[in-house]
Amino acid sequence: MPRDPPSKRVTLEEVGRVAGVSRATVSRVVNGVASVDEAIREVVEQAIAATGYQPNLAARSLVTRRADAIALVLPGESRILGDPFFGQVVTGVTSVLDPLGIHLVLMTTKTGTRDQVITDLRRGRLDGVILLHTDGDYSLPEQLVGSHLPVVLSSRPPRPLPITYVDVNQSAGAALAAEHLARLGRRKLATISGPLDTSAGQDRLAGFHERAAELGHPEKICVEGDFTRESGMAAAERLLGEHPDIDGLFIASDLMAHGAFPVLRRHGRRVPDDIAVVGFDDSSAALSCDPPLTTVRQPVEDMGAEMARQLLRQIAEPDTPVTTVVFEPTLVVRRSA
Amino acid sequence: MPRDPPSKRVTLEEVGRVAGVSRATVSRVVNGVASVDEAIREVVEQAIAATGYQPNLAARSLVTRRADAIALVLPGESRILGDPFFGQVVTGVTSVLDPLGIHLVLMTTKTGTRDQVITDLRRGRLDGVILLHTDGDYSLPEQLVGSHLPVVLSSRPPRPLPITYVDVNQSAGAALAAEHLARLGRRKLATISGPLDTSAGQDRLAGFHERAAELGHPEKICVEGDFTRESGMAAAERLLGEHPDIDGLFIASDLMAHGAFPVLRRHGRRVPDDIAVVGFDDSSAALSCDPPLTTVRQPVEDMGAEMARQLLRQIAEPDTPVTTVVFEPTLVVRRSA
DNA sequence: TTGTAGGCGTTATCAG
DNA sequence: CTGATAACGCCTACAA
Repeated sequence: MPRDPPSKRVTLEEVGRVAGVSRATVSRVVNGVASVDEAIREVVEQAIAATGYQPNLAARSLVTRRADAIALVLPGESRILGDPFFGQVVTGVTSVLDPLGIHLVLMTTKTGTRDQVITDLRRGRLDGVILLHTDGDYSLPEQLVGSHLPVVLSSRPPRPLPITYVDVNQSAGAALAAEHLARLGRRKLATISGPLDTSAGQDRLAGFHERAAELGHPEKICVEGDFTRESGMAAAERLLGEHPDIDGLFIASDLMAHGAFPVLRRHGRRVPDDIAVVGFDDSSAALSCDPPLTTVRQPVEDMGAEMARQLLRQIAEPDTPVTTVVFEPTLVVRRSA
Repeated sequence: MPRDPPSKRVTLEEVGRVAGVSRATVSRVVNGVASVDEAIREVVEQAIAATGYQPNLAARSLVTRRADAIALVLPGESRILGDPFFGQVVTGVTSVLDPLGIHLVLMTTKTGTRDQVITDLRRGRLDGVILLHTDGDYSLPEQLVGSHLPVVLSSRPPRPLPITYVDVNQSAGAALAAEHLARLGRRKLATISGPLDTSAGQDRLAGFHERAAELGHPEKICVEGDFTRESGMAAAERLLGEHPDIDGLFIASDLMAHGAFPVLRRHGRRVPDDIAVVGFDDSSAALSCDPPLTTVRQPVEDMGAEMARQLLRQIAEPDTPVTTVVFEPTLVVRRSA
């Protein structure tokens, strides 16, 4: 077991004493300021090593006015924590935050915590926030932009709002699904949509129906889900009951597809023979479907990284104009369609 | 949209000026110190409201030597983010942290980030850490205890270590599974274990075999998984190949069971008729199994809350003795066994 | 290039 | 019970 290191509570002052220089010079070395004599830098670095000096980040934060921490805010009681989507976002976000030593703070907005986000921002404990999957309630993002606080959304807000967001071209992705099913010669198409109070839910539905209509499938058959596995099961059940003859199905999230598959099987439908299925996300759930799910891929990690970058930019330059970044989805063909 | 609030950058000094008192008194009011004249408190509170004062937490942190932030550390590249287990832990942890205004920082220990945890602790940016599911490598916890830094583990370390941890009685839980399968009159029992380099994996395996043997099932049939859904699929495949006649199966995590079910079905086994299955965790995955999974429940949210409490105690009283808290599991009977 | 010194906003110790 | 005043540890002009 490693020994207790000697680190008591070393300050710049003490390191300076050891190195025979002022604390200002030590500070410059610590922060990598160029204008430091090479020989002196050498000596100071040795003193730093010898003393086990660690800068006190609170003190630094007090003068730099930076917390070097941002929050990832999840809506409500957040079942999203169990969604593979979440993990990918985190991976993407941390890939840009980690090298900069910026903390990622996890927060949820269950009642009584929503204001906490703004409070922490004002108290200088948080430099900015990434809002994930905000459902119906947009009061928080509105308040944030109203106060000129750095914020990035993970998808387009349902109603226009002067706010920076990163999204995938949802309708284009859904169109890919429609095209694929049509190309396969399927006759009767249907969809299990996401929650229609979210832009992702709306756009995937609209994009699918629109392109399907253009390709000669004007009929709009749809059951609404909420992106969870459970809702996928329920929706599939209902869909087969009401429209037993569908042979092409677009399910607006892999997780819902994962829930739907066993239901299809129980109803005697073989995938893809009797019914071709296309999902959305290309999350890990797609691979654990049986058969593996053909799905619309959104580059979630890249999107997460981009959200982080956009946020850091806003923090660095508060008057940066509102930006929207839209990634293009691709179709990943596997065995389900 | 809410207006820009007047908050410029109000300090204790300015609030004091408005209220006609010193900043010291304002500070006392802010921190709820009892010895403040009621009338004065009143005036000060009005001044606080009028000015929109928000305490600067960096300044406070500088003098209190508290970051009011702890980290939740995940091992490696962490597929665990997609595990329902993780979400429950977070819910439990935040339930005690949120009311105290303590931040939960998410960190992973991919190479190059492991030292970051200790560095942040030493730099006063983190008050303590909760280590989740540390796999094989225990160098971090060892270093942490070696440096007397506040830390709590989410399960018993494989090798003894003077460290506080919270766990469920793993072997007792596995024993519950064995008893249930035996009571059902199953003749040939088997198990899909967790990774055997973790104490959870080891204990569930040992607990199962031990109790099974006591109940007249001395045969030890086991395939090792790693708690992921994918590994559950692979393990089930192998198990059926090598031992086609098993009729009672204990799977050491719900997620693996969820992966195994489709495999069992594909091999023509009906659950529970041909083969009874018991899982472990009682996570959301148990309910999305078909049929719903009989499983060993561990109170993960409670455990998460307890980890947070233990950590806070260590932070408040650094010389608090090492503690271990063990929760008792229960069997949740559904339809799979 | 280096050192001096002021200030960041709080908390905490003492007198009063 | 209240008010000065001294830290807390760092960054950053400014001067040398």
